[in-house]
Amino acid sequence: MEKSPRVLGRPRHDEKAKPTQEVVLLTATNLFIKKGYKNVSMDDVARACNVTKATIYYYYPTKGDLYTSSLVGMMERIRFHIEQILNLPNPFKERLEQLVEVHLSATVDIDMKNFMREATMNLSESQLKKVHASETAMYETIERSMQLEMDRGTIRQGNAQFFAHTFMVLMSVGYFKDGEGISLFQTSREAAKEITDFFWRSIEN
Amino acid sequence: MEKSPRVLGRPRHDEKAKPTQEVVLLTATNLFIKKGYKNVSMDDVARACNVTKATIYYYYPTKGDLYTSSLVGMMERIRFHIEQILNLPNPFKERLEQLVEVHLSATVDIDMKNFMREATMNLSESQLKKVHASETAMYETIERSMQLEMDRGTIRQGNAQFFAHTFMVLMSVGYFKDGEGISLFQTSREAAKEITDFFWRSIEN
Amino acid sequence: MEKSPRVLGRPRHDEKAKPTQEVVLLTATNLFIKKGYKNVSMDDVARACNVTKATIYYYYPTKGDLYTSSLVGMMERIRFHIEQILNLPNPFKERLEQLVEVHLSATVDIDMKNFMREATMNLSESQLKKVHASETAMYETIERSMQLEMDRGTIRQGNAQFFAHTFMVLMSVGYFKDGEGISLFQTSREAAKEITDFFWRSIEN
Amino acid sequence: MEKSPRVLGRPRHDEKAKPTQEVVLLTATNLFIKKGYKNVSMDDVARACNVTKATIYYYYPTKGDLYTSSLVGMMERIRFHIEQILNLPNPFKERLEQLVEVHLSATVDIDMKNFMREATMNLSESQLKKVHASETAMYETIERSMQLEMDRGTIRQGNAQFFAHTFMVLMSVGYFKDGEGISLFQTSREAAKEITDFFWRSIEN
DNA sequence: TATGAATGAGGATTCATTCAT
DNA sequence: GATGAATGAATCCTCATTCAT
Repeated sequence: MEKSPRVLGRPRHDEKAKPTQEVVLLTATNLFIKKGYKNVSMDDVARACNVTKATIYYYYPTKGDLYTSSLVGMMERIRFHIEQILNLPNPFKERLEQLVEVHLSATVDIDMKNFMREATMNLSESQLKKVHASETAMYETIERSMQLEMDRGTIRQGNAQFFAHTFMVLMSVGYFKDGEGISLFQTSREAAKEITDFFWRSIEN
Repeated sequence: MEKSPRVLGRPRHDEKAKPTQEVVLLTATNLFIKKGYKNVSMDDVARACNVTKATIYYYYPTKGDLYTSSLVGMMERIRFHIEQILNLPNPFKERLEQLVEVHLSATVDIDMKNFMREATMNLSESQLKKVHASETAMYETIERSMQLEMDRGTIRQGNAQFFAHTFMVLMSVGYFKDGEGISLFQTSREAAKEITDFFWRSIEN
Repeated sequence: MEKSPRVLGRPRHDEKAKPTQEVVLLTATNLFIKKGYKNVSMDDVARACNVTKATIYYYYPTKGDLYTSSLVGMMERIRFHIEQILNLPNPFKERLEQLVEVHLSATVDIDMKNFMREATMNLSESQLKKVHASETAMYETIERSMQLEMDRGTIRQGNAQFFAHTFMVLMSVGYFKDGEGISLFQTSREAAKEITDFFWRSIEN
Repeated sequence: MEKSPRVLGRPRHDEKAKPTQEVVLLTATNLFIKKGYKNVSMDDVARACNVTKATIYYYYPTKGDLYTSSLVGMMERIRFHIEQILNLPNPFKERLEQLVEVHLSATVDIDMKNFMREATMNLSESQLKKVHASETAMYETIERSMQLEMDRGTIRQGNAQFFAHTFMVLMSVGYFKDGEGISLFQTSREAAKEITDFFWRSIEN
């Protein structure tokens, strides 16, 4: 039996079907983002995944672990995204603007403060530690860029960590909707422009 | 775990005691701020007030109503506070700084975005409407000041509503704590200074 | 101070206003008829009467007592009604028909079996006894008429009590509505005719 | 009051034991018949089944659903029973009598009007629809027989649906008990005879 | 790998009733 | 007479978790 480059015969299940564990994690992440930790039950996740609760427990021993994995995964993806954009060769201001726009375009309000709050409230020490690590890593990615640009003299001297945080919260202004569901901006394009401009005024040299 | 031997019926009126309804509201507000809507049970509130759950339901027909009243009350107090400070005769920047400092000193992280999210997720249409009204009123108080200072030429022209929102989210940076519980600033005095400075750079003329 | 036949001055409240106790009883009766014992709370009654719960308890020491009074009152009124109609000089069949029609016209389904069941399930011994007494009195009124007409030879010999009961349950057929809310008869006039005719075939001589 | 030391998780499968879902339904049905919807709590059902409330909710998502299933099941069984008896080759009157007797012998007072009332009062639209469907099916089974016998000339022409309903309510007379718990008849045998005789006089040709 | 069946601990809400005023 | 304020016991339902298969 030589090894053929493609398995012979029809694969048992859908070749393209993502492994269950991944499906669960992605589905859960979306639910958590949309509704928050306490408003998502393991039953909800199971239903949304078309598997049983027990299956979820097979992969994630507690709801807290699932949440932890969701947050960590999400933050890692965001961090990766941020890194990619910030490593582009464009001028710094342009990169920031792009960052904001990409972020705001991602349908839902990804509010770090929120996630961290729910984490603090509901996770165990060890779970929380993992989440915090990811959070820190995420912020540090921005910080490094800020520091770099400071060193380059593109932006004024200042506390890079503080800058990273202000940048992140300013982004969240783009998500605001009033009682009638009306945003402060017409498009995320415009939002990105305004927000970056606002931020830039504070950090430019 | 001692059970207080409370009796049925209307208790003899204690002159100096605060009316129960108020006690309930205040206690609930604190709990909600500290732990969030879903992490506070009516039992928790009752216990913290040293009354029975039924007593709470006597004043607030549902948990959602209690939350609504808490939020509305809180926002109204904040709005009043903001108004008072912004109406002082000091230079605008000073008033803003004062505002930030007072806010940050208020024990806990009062994060509007958080409250609004929990509200959206858990309240009924009509309850949500009330909350939104208070929120709007709060922001408008700041907006009016911003607009006034624009007209006076103290700050640059711009979208006053946007400014109000950026101001509020920037404040929340003062609350940030990392995994070790370490804040970005040593004191709220310093936080206020840095945050206001940052904000001011963006809006000064 | 001679006693004047009419009190001088304006009576304190609305002269015509029914005494509270009566209002409570009538209101409660209607609610109980419409929704049944367990589906009517003392709060419901209070609200419907525009008084407080405590007021109701002032007149009726328990919900069971209120229900008892309601049932007894209702049955007494029905008994009185029945007696009046059965004492008319018309032919017996006509009187029966009239009875059915009047009963069916009274808006709601007054189903004795139902009331008695709820009574059995929810009242105390002594309360139940009162209700049973009224029920018996009610049936006996019909029985007496039946017996009289048997003696007169208008209807065939038989168990008068049995006849009274069959008569009552046959009436309830007039109330039947199917899933679409459609009755077996177009009008209560027609219902009365059909039901009486059916009954009469069984008891005529 | 001994708490059975039941364990978490799936119990080892007992071959001969009836499936839990069925046990729950049967137990609930009995309770509902005996005490009515509102007088049976989910706790009662759970206790009677020796399972936990959660188990019941595992099979029946709401109390209303459990009631619906109970009623539907019951009516279906009755309908089946009725059909069997009415399809026997005996003369129609005999079959009716047998029907009454069998029915009256079935321990408890199964009063359709009662169940339907509680259903109307407590079930959701969709639940109620199911119940109504079963009810209609049940009555239609009797109707068909009535119609058949009309066509055969065994009984007089008339509204078969009306006949079906009068038949059912007349049966309920057999259940009547006065304040002392005394029935109108000595035996269900006798009750069946009297009731059928009464009914027959009205419908015979 | 995955599931079906079950649990225990809450959690929101209702309700009859009480009692000082 | 009537009420406002409070209670305790239920009641319906949810949910994270467990475990034999």
